[in-house]
Amino acid sequence: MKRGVELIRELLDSKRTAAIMANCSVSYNGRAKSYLEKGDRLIVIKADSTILVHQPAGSNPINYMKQDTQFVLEGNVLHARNAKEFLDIEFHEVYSVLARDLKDGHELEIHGTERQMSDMLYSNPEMIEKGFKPLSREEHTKYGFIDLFGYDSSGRLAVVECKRYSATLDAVTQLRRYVEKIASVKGVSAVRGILAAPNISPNAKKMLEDYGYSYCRVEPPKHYERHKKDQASLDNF
Amino acid sequence: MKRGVELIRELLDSKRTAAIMANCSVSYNGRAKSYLEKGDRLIVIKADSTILVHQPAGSNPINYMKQDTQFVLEGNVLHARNAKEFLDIEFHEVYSVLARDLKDGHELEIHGTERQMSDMLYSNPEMIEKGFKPLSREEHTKYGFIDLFGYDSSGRLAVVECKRYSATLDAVTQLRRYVEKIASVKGVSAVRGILAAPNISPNAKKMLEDYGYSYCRVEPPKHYERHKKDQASLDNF
DNA sequence: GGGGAGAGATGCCGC
DNA sequence: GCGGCATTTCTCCCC
Repeated sequence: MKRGVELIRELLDSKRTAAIMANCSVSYNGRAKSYLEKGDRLIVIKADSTILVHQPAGSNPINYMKQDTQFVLEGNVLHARNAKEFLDIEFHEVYSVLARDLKDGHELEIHGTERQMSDMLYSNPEMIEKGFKPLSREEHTKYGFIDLFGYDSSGRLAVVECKRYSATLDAVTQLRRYVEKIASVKGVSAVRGILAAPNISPNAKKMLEDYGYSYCRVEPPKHYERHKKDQASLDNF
Repeated sequence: MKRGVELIRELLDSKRTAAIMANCSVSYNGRAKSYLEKGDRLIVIKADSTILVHQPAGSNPINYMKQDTQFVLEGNVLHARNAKEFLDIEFHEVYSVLARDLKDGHELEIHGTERQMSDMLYSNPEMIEKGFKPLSREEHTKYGFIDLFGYDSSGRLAVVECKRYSATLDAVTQLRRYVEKIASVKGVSAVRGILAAPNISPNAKKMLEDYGYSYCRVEPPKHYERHKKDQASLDNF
């Protein structure tokens, strides 16, 4: 036990990424307050002083503190603190400690986001409706910011809200806010609302129709080229 | 290298929680699509087949798959798949592998949630307004569900929406939906809207006033007894 | 299983 | 710094 805690003390001073398996109890006080009874967990401490407590099941850490955390090891207890939060881990048994200086200079490339979806619609307005003429993207207003807006084939102003997954009630109220804002700012009463998403919930559909808005089925874009290349290289194995 | 990949093969068959430090590249295809170039990472594989890829900085995993994932190790590449998603990790060098059967039977106790906030207001309605009479909590409607509703001191129906942190534009539109729904269902035109939160953004405040709704400053409840007890026991060190 | 909404949400970008 | 909003959001609750 003494040895295990000493290993933790050593890694806290080094700028390394560490994985600790230990039996511990955890208490947190900050934005909320929580307590976790004694059990086996995996604790990750990163070079940027991020700390994560993982149980043996589940994808999310059960407790955590983000970067800019100060650590103090007092007896068997590791105190992690930042400006407004406190996390205390009491170690009952330390099973193993793994630490290494990890080097990583790359960021994730990601495709299929809502932003890319509005880009796609801006470049391919016929996906919304035949004759649709986009005016602008990412328009900022006091009541929120608008994904896409423009004129439909009959020359009516239209606000388009994109969702990369199923559209919910919130998406409809969001759209409504934008439509009303545009109507008020432009002094036009008949502004159209269009919700573009691969799917829409029944209640959201009903609410959309109640307001006289339209639904437009659109899949978010994905770029498969990279994956194809990967697959080719993987085939070599 | 061969040895490192073999260690990974062994742990995949065991029901253990593992931490792997390795140089690898990662590609994902599923709800979105992503690629991560070669670099050092910490990979966590849990007994429930959750897999997480962590970079040496940042609190969130850069890639992940949740439980019910199937693993196939093919040469240097670990393929993780579930019904709709694919995650491939190509190992360039495996630095270390740590695996253990972790036992944990406890769940997190948490305090200070929005639910506990509406409980508090239901039990202490004077925190909303003098003479407020709560009628029900967590009322389900087609347009969403209402935190709390009741009568104010003058007998007018009122919908209360709670937020544990700062109230945003979304909170106001949510409240508006509920007020309009209650007004329509009960056939009453003058339903009040009350937003209860420790804070409110200026734009949300303005929108709230535009609709004639009220803001009520309330702090979410926290229970400090447990922490005090912990502190007492920690003082023994 | 899907819909609706909270979360210690987190993270990003813009003002 | 706050505000507004997307997220491979995740999670829970309830139909």
